[in-house]
Amino acid sequence: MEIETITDNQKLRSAKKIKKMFGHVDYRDPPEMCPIRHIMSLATDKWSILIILNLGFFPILRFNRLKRYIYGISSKVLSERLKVLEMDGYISRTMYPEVPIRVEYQLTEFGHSYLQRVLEMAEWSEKYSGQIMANREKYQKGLG
Amino acid sequence: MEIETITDNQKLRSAKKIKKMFGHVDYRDPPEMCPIRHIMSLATDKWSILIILNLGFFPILRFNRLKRYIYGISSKVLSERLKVLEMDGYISRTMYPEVPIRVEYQLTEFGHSYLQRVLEMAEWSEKYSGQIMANREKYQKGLG
DNA sequence: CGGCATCCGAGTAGATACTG
DNA sequence: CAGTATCTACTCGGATGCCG
Repeated sequence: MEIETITDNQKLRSAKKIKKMFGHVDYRDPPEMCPIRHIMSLATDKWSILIILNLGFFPILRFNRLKRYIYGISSKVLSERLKVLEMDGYISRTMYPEVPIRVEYQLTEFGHSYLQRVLEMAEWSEKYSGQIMANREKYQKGLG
Repeated sequence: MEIETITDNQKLRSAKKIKKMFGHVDYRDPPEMCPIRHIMSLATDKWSILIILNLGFFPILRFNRLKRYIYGISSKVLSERLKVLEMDGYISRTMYPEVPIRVEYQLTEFGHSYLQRVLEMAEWSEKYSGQIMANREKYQKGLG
């Protein structure tokens, strides 16, 4: 498997980007709250990513369908994650006070923007999943 | 703040990508292990991301420097994460049996490839951190 | 149907101390 | 210096049951 080649130039550019993002942070006197840390930790956990991906595929989803598609998640955790994602503006929640009640979730425009990033990450993961498994096996053998 | 505009066409393309990735998965009879879930959950946690970013900035880092830069992490957790990242091939670990011992960590080529994705995610988070905070405040007010 | 309240267990993180 | 060992504390997730 060929790995995407990163040139030295590209590495330099990456370093510059990182400097731009974190250059102001003094690790000896760290800020109370780092927005980037905070935001990423709230939306990159595995369940949130799966929620985003499912809503990227099905434009509108109700609670229990979402729960079925994201197999393995509990109601509690799903509703927690949905609330956070709604709060931060990734998804919208529309309640129709019918009987039985109907609640629909969908990505906001902001959520669609985030979906692009999640997709890039997911595509990368898929592309190199074989590579990673191979790396892991090699590592295990090196120990044995 | 302007949000990146996602066209309907782009949304369709996203849906297609997702279908390509997960279309084969039957949620009524889910696979034991989903590689994408697995891989993403192992490398998107907040500490791993910070390790990757720091090694993207400082090409070579020793354990204690890394620990200082990633303020807030404990030795235990850092060494655990480093081991996983090494195992999966993101970073390399070189030990020099001097006294005192010296161990150097750096990104592999594979890790540099991953860094690109992490950077995209981090830049997005930074760009929209204000937006997210605003979303959150608005949400809180809606409740009160 | 779409949740929320409660309880409980496992796993994880943190603090501290220690070692080659 | 670069971890490991141990113990504790606590968070998180899962299961269950209930309600509008």
